[in-house]
Amino acid sequence: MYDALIRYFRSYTSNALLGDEIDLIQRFFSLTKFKKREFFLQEGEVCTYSAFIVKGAMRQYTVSEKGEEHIIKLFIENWWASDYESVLKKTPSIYFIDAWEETDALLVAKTDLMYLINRIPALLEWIRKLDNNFVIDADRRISASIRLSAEERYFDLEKTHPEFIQRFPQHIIASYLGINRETLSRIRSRYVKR
Amino acid sequence: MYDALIRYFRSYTSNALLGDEIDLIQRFFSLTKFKKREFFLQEGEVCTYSAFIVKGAMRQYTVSEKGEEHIIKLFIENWWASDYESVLKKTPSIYFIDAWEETDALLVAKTDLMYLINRIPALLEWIRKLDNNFVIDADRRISASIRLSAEERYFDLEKTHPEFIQRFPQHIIASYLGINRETLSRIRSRYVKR
DNA sequence: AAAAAACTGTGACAAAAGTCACAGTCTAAA
DNA sequence: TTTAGACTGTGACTTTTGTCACAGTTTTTT
Repeated sequence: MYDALIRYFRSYTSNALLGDEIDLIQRFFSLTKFKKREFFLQEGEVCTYSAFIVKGAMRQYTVSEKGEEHIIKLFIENWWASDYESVLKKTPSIYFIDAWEETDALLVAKTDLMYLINRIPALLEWIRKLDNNFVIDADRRISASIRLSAEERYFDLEKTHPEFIQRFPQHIIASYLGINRETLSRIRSRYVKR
Repeated sequence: MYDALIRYFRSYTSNALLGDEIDLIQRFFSLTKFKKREFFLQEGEVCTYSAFIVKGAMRQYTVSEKGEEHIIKLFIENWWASDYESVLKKTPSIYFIDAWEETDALLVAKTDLMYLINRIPALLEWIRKLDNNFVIDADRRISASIRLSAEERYFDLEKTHPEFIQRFPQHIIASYLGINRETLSRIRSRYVKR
């Protein structure tokens, strides 16, 4: 179970991960299973953990006063589910995070992760690269939201994250793109016909 | 001139900045002045520098086939103008970055900055915090683009970055919000009247 | 195996935002 | 101080996207 995590870390770093470092990591990550729709985080809570997804899929979303869900992020294997802002600033989250599929995750507390990063050079290298990737991905999405139409954003997502489109139902993808399910259905049908 | 930069670094870190570290920093940052509309980066170039803005304002944008400018980011004093993705991945940028106002900036090459970060603990602390802030800011904008209407996004920007609204003309703000200038004009006039 | 829930498609209409055209104001340069 | 360019507002119209309603299909649960 921890193999996936160690393999993941290794894929990010040129520093070796030593045996006792691996032991240390395993001590601070705890395996947690989420059933479908089970919450990892609820609105109003301060997020203190990050969840490494070994198997499964999760989503992060807000619920408006009208009860509409707006999906901000989707997470699958080898991704980290967490409300970054809440974790870092210790502020109550405005998001829900729950399991879309039955999910196995390895949870680590923020303080423990900090400790590990300060102790293990490979993890410092990892977190810096991960942060860079987060920024690049986020910038791309912002750029897409400004430059592209709903249709173009869908085809962009198809290119950048085809795994999402295969894995999540259309109404989830629509919400993630900031459009509604009917609009996405029509975008798709326009192109099936040609 | 370098005072602003050193003060800025100090504001981010609990580690002291030593005299010889300051000397080292100054050696790698070079003062550059940009006239209005002068480019720091053009589409197709690989971005190898980051620009710390001492005084002035810059913008990052794409130009569509139709010649429309889509503004992705705005930068003012104490911000860093740079195409993060191009710098990190060494890929040609899809963006232009130019000076909106007459701007004084301190430029540093990516490789030099890496060297400084590896040598000066205060700068490692700084870059980690800055990356965190980038992620938090970017996530907020993504969230806003999905959850909020054009009008709500404008008022959100008014709350989170009032300095932008005072400093840049409306059509720039409109572009930054992903709407067109007429729409923003109407949003504003609706609220002036009440 | 049946029932319930979740998911998708589509028509009719509504609302939001974009486009085009033009006028008026403000600012900066000659 | 005049002139050009940049900026803002607004009306008329178009396009895109959203809303509502309902039907049909697929998946999950009992």
